[in-house]
Amino acid sequence: MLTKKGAATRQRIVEAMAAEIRERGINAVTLEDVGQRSGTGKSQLFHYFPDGKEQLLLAVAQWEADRVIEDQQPHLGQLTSWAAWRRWRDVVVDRYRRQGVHCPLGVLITEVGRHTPAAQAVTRQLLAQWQHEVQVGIEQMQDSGRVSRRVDPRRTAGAVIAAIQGGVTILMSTGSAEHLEAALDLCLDHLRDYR
Amino acid sequence: MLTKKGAATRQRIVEAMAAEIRERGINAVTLEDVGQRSGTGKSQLFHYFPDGKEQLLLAVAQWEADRVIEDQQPHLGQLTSWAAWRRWRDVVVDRYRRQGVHCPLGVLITEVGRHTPAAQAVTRQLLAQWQHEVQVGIEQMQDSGRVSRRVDPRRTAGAVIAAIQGGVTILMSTGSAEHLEAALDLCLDHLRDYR
DNA sequence: TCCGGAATGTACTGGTCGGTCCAGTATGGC
DNA sequence: GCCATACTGGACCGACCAGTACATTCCGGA
Repeated sequence: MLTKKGAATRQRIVEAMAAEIRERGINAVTLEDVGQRSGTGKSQLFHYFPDGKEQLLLAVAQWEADRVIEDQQPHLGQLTSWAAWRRWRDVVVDRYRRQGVHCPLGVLITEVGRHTPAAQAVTRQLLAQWQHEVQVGIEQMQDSGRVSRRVDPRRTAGAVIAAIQGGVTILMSTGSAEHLEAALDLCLDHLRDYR
Repeated sequence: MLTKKGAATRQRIVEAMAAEIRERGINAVTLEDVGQRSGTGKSQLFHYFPDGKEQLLLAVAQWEADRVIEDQQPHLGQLTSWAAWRRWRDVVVDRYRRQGVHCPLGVLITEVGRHTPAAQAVTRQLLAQWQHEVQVGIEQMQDSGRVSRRVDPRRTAGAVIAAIQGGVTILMSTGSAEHLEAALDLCLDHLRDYR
């Protein structure tokens, strides 16, 4: 029902759409563009995504969401020392700075994610998982006595995610990662110093 | 060249477009919708905005940007005591919570603002002004000895703006203001406690 | 080798929407 | 009151694009 070749083509279509959206915005992308970029045509596209653009968009959202988490590993999963937090922070800032305006996370949240309820669910799931990983990191730091017990891990993890999200959104508007760095550093300072 | 009646019609068009965008997203809005809602037609629209949709969009961006700052006044302009910061915080959270998904700021930044370079300039200007107002507030608190001199006012103001921005973006994805509150409160805690 | 389903190419369509045209009406200054 | 100019209505056009139809080619298993 789906040969190896077919699966590869399908994947090429998803990645082509994702790249087009990142580079030119979701509104500007047409199915013809996607066909051209992926070396296919509309007939393949509708062959693999019978419900058309919307279904493809959902696949793109899922693909981008997976990448957001992936890109931060293995650091995000081992936030057990200040050095690890620092490394994670650097990876996040560096990656988003380099990606600049063409940032999967930003595009996902601000463009793809709000398109349909199904895509919204993908972003919600991404945010939840991300926040959870950070929360676990904070709890580990509390267990080893490096972060005050007065910090609410869940709420603070939420604040960290919001800070990154805001920094990235501003990065996409202005091209500068200053806000992202400032916001993330403020969160880490707070974790370190709050008593 | 523009009578009172004409100016009123023009303004009606801008507000109709803004409302439509807030409610249905920028992609879904057609010029016919705007005409219908404003009680006009396309001919008026092109009469007042000869360059069409793009020009209108820019006017909408400017109008929404002005409202973002306006909505926070007079609190934003007088951040001279912790009580004042608290009031400002409450106004921001309450307003955005009520507006939920239909938030001028969110729509401006994530949809309108990235459409064209001109609209980008509007959002940049908004962010700069906003950050500046917060920065002045921090400096005033430093002058009265309520905030540590070790805090960098400009950078911290940037972090605050990013925190709000991220909270709002997440609010638009999930419908919950939790992240906004957590992020903003973390910033204020940090201002209050950092030594 | 043959066959059936999967994979692909091409031409077409139907609807939508930004933008235009032009004719008619209000209005404010003199 | 008159006239220039601002304002308004509505029909129309042309481009663009998601989605369809159908014919053709590829390919793996029996």
